[in-house]
Amino acid sequence: MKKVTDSRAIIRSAGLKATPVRSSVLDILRHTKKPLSVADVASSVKADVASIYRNLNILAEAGLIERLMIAPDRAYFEYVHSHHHHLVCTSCGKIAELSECSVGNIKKLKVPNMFAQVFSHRLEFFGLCRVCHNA
Amino acid sequence: MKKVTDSRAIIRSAGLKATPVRSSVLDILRHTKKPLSVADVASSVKADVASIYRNLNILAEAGLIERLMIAPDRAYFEYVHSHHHHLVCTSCGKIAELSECSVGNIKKLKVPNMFAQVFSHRLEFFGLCRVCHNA
DNA sequence: TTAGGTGCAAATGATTTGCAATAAT
DNA sequence: ATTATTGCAAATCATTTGCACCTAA
Repeated sequence: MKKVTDSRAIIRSAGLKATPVRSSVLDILRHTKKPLSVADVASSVKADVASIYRNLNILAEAGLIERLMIAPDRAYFEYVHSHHHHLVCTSCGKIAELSECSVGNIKKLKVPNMFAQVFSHRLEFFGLCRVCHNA
Repeated sequence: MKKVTDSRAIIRSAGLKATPVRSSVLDILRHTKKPLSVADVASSVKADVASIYRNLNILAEAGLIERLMIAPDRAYFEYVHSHHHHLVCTSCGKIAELSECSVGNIKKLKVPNMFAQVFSHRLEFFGLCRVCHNA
């Protein structure tokens, strides 16, 4: 199952060097299309963890992946493929993707005077998965 | 400016002991009504930082305050006074409170099968404040 | 009294950084 | 050739924990 576009090409299009670690990191995230913790990525990308961190930050900076703040103690990253939100189990951390975005038109937002622009939003729902609910 | 209801009473109503550190922590958050980092709280509450952390967790557990995940590297807590969301400056971290909640009726949400219930959501907007925008 | 809280110091765990060697363009 | 990346180890930083002492109810 080869991707239509190679991760290396995507990386170069972003003006970055296509190194093996960086390509692998983007590959995993592109194939999974789910939020992965750094440990998740590291378990798939046999490479120095420091290097994985560096690449995750660079890829996020470039806008190819997004850093989520859904867990209080660790970072999650996800390949940017479509605008959507998540439903997180507060007990076990399981994450489900929600296809629809229920946030109304961002232009209707009453932006406080102290702000000049708003360019994104993050919406996360919290609840309990069936497993934790029956435990 | 005395609060209508004392923090100590609120704490006791939640079935917790009203200790000085705990009361002070809740006081600061109640008076500020803004998201504060642990360092912010600590600078106002002269007490052992470990104790402050313990109390923030206990108060959040009791539902009196809420732990926000708006910064990737540190926790922010806010007194639970009304349902609202935030607008965060991605450059300097400045936070503005948004009075309205633009999230549609949570009951319309298509909950994935693997989940049993959804009880909350968190919505954060990101942008640039005027100061950072003009820098 | 007694369960629970506090301070202090040490431990933990995620993330970052300095540096010399190595690879991408 | 140049400039960025990698691996390794050490450093950082936020947060947690063990323990002896103290306090709210």
